[in-house]
Amino acid sequence: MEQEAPERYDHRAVEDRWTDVWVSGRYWSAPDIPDPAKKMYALTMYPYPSGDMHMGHVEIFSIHDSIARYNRMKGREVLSPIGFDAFGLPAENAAIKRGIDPKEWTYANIEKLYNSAKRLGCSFDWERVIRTCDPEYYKWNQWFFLRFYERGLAYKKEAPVNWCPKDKTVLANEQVVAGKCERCGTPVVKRNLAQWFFKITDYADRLVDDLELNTGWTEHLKMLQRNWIGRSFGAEVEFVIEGVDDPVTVYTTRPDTLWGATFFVVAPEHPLADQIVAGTEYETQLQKLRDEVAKLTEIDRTSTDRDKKGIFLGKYATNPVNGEQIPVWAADYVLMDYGTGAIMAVPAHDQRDFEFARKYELPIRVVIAPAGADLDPDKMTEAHAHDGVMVNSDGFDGTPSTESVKKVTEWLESKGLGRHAKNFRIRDWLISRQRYWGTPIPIIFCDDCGEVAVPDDQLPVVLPEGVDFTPKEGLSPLAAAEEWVNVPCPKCGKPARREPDTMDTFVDSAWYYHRYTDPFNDEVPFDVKKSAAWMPIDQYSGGIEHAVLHLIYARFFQKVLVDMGMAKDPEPFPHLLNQGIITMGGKRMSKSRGNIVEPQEAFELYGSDALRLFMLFSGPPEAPYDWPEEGVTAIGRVTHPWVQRVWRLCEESRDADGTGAEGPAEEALRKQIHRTIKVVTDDYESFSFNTAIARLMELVNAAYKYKADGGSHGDVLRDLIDALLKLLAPMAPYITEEQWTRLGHESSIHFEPWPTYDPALATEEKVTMVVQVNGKVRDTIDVSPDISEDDAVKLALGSDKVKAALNGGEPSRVITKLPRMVSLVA
RNA sequence: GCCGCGGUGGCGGAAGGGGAGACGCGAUGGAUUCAAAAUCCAUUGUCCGAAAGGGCGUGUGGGUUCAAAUCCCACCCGCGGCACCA
Repeated sequence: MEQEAPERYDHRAVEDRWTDVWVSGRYWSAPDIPDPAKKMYALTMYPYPSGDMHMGHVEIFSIHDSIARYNRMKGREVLSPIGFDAFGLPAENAAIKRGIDPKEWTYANIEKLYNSAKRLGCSFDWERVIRTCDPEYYKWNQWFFLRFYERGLAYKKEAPVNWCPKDKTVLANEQVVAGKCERCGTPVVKRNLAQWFFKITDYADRLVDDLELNTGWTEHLKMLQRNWIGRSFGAEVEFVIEGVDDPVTVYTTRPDTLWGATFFVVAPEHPLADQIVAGTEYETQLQKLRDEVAKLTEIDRTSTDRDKKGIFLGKYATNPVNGEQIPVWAADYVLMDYGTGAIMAVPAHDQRDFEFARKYELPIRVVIAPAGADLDPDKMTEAHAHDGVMVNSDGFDGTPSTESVKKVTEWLESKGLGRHAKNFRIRDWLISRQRYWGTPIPIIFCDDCGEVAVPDDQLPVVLPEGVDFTPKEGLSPLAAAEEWVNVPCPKCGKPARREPDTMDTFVDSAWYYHRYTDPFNDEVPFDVKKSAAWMPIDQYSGGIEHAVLHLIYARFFQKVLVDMGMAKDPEPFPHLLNQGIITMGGKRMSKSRGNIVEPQEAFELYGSDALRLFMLFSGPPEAPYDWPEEGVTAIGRVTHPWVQRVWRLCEESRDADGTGAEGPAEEALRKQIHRTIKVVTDDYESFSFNTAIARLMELVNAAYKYKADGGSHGDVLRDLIDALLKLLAPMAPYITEEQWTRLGHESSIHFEPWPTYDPALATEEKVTMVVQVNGKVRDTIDVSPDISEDDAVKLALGSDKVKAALNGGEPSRVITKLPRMVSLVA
């Protein structure tokens, strides 16, 4: 009788069926309070809804969802939520371009992303979805802002801030990359504006120190954050300047070079400079320097190649260690916002000071002599910033640089001239944005009462609709919404005006992971009990591009929450997986470049499982992946045929006869099943999805080979399929669920216990022993895994090939590593 | 300049002191087909050889070791972070 061709895998029908069953059956809903021994909070960074799903989402969702599903099968109670980072500039820009409301655009995109995530088979808890642009969510941004304000962690200050001329808003330092706007690439300029800041600098020490607690972070990421925070240790030293009442403090990492300070420099914008030149001939020169500096972009201002420019301010400072009078200058290479904005200049031992001194013919004095050499200041071509011995430094002469900093600082402290100090590169987090689509800052300005916090019971301050939201020069669009802006003062009732700026969207994402544990609470941001039950996040995943953005802000927020008694864990996500970026032709995928692969196309042509497997099989999760130029059809060559192969294997083997005695072929296959369970489980534990898939391919190949060789034992084949489907289920949820039910099971495979293996069956019966002579492989011999040393050596020496390699002689040395290897030295 | 990561077939990648190249793509050959697609089977680092077999091979040069892609040193190349940060 002719056998009927097996039914082909109709991915669309299977996906529709199971998505509906899973979602309507609330399969992935997590409990409010999990069993502490079993809880697993698996989180992936919520997406920004800038359109439909792109391959970056597919990649990270595939990784994240495989982890979540694997843990469910391991018996854990898994919280795997999803939400939308829905506020932000792109929505506004797109809305302006299309002449529609940002809200409309955002909600439409959320709908698309939401449906695509379901289609991809993501096992998100669909009952906890949050959208940050909902007043029910951003109310709590405002609530946190007010708590920060009460604690002195939110303040408004006029300062030179980064301004993007294209996006017409200020930016946080973290959003300026190489002097350019992170979003649009426009060079930023400094502007003096009154802005709201969060005092992240108060937490800088903890942000560095607690990195150690993040045992599941890569060194690379920790390094990025350390560099960004930029902690340095040194000393503060007081200088007295003529005509200035209070002593002026400078910060230096090299107090041991104090005796070599031959001039003093302040930043051009420094108020001290005004004080020094007030009423003198230098006043106009200072103004000229300032104007020149103000014209520069940040790129130019901080460029090391640029010629340094400065002016003498006509006054002298006293070097506290030797009473020497040194001229005070203003120069553009000293930055207003690092340290104290004023430095002692030691041209012999600092390259920048050296260049400046050469240009303006200022004296250079060597106070650190390199070992066994004398530096001649007149002949030096660059500063000597390295090791040596102190010279020309009064009582400290001869002190080696290994201990000089410590000794001098202690001496300064004892004399009351200075003290130990540390400094940070990180600046306070600028959270004001002059844009419409964000959380309104809950502050009201009253002529009489000044800055007044919006009372909690008046939250949320709802973003007004139907206003003209096009950006204005340095002014939030909300400032023009008269009806919204003009409110009575909460304190005195007189007419007052709302703060028209909105918050940086990174405020939303700094605490969203707590909201997931209690997403619809309208009394508090989240129930501390629920949050404590789920936190910390057991496995977080997302892009490395947030290394010094979201990942720093969220850590800061978490620490404030700890201080407020709302959280217990110093670090919110001690285990973090950063996926590699996907490119094509080495370039980021983008519509304008035309190097894009649309997930929708992959869904249609090959289905979710093939797409997920393609992403997971491409390489390790952290590795970047350059998608083949051919585009979506790559899936049609790689994982789609394999999914079909799995399908056919199941269809053809399900009803196989044969339950009798098992021969060597069946035994070998059983052993491979158990070995596969073992290694694939290890692969899941280490997120090595690519090798897990490779092992499963081997298992499938072995099954086909077994059948091609005439094997047909039903029991073995069904055991193989059983293991294969379970091991594959987290990565390919649809085909495995479908085949699982076709095997006659009524419950979902996704809650089946993870398969276990028999250690006796997982070890091989025969091991190939390698025999080396002088480090070269000369023969391989099949032996039993528990072979004795004597037998192994006897077998090795008995080999003709080994005899030939030894030239008939005896080995002088024998090393064994049984049962894998015998190594002989002639 | 400081800090970090990496360099393995034609390609994506395995292995992370013990048989280099698992798995897959591509390529070649075969089966099936009127033919093709799809599918199944086989071969596939490189050089010499008909084969058996052997030489050489993980960026370069050294070193440690019975044994190095793996550990150490130096260098070359690529990528990333910070950078007039005192």
